[in-house]
Amino acid sequence: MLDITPIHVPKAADVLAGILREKILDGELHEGADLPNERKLGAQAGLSRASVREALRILEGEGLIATRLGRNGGSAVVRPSGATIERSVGIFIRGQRIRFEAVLETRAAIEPPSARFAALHRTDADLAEILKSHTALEQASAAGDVPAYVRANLDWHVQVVRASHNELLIAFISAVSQSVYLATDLEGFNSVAVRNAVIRAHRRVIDAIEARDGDAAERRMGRHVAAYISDVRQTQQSMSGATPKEI
Amino acid sequence: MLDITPIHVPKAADVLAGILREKILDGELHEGADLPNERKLGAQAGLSRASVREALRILEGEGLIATRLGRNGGSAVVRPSGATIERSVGIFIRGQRIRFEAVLETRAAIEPPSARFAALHRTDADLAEILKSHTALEQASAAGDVPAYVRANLDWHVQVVRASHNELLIAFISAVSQSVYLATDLEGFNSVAVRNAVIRAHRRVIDAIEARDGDAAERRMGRHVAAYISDVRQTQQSMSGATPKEI
DNA sequence: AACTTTTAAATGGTCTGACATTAAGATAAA
DNA sequence: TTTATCTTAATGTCAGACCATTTAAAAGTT
Repeated sequence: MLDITPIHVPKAADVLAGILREKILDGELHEGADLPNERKLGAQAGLSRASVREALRILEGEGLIATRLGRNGGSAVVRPSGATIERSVGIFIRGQRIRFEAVLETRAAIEPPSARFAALHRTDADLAEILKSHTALEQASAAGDVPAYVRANLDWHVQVVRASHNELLIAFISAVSQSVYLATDLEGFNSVAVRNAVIRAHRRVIDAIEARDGDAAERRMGRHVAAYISDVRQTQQSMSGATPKEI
Repeated sequence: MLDITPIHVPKAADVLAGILREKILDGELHEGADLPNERKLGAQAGLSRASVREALRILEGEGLIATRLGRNGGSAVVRPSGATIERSVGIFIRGQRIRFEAVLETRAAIEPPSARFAALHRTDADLAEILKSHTALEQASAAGDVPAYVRANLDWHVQVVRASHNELLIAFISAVSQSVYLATDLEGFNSVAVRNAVIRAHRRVIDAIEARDGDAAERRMGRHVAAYISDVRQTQQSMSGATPKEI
């Protein structure tokens, strides 16, 4: 008796997508390069247009190509952006019903070291962006515009990580912050007292980044996110019996 | 003159995918639920089978459904796993040509806090798994089997984070480690001296996790990954003029 | 010549219908 | 009861047509 493991029959579209993916990631198809149109691609590969389209749709989902309609349309190679990571992380969090605590924990883990890198690697332009976000945060808070405040808060955190010049950390923080943002529009949270405390904490982190003091930046950001978690926890408890936080 | 913003014409498949995605993420379609077959879905939505298939392919790419061939086949809802994140992160790193340094930096940022959580949240079963990975690492090192050693090393780090019981951190570390693993099969790296130092460092981290000492676990893991980075850097420099590390 | 309008071509988007392939169930044979 | 064969329900693939959109080229206008 032949003892062969069950063979996996790959689909035509997967094979084509794999070939094109490698060509793109290896740089053989550089950014901006146009792929042949669907009919030509099908003729070259010996596949139907349907299979070709399926392959292109896979690559599009992976953020490797973008397809335009009309004359001079077609598929062109694009640089995969952090948006793809954000999408998959968002789906993961919602789909797996990740505890909100775990999301906050993750952010608390990543942000302090990111603040350190920001302090070490920042440019003056980075600092200016952070200060701009900070001003927006102060104004939104003073105006009592909570939605704008929450958005500015999210933006500030992303700007800080952006100053680290570590693209991977930026993508992670953006992805996680998105979910935190969607979930912290809690009633009762974001009181005036909390908002003022946040602004003071941000100010201290900014000072450390400005002084290029990595240790202080990491320490202060660590305290800030820890306080944030404890605030959220407290608000949730005070809303006794409130619906458990679904993200 | 009418001043209307350019309208966005969504594709049929995107709309259907969006509807199904929400149903899945909202729990209306629970895990394991079978979707209608492609023809029925098309009839219900008033779309052709081609468009339905495109929508299903999108959801499959997002890790929300799995499609099986044959009788009793069809698409069923699945829990999105970390694999989707790993894939998008891998593509991001390769596609954006992220510096290897940045990848290591990211790992160095995430792992120490993860080790802390592992120390705080671990079960005895978690500890047993970590120890098993440690034993495998020792044996592979003693046998001089470098590929097996590298694999066991990767596995150990993942096991530690797994003990944190934070699914998001697990997914991030898995994704990043994958890339680190692919890139650290360097010639000359992983010498006997380096391997022994790694084993000793792991041992110290394990002791802290066993003692549920979060501070120590974080500190020791931090030292370990920092040493790892400096080792990699040194090896790269000693291989003067070697090809710049493409991941 | 410069500008505007019209036309036509190129390309992706969608539909229809057919056949191929796969895997589970149903049936028949040993 | 076990094994082999047939049937069937589903996806996978193909071929061809037509629609919708965009833009380049052609034609027309000032």
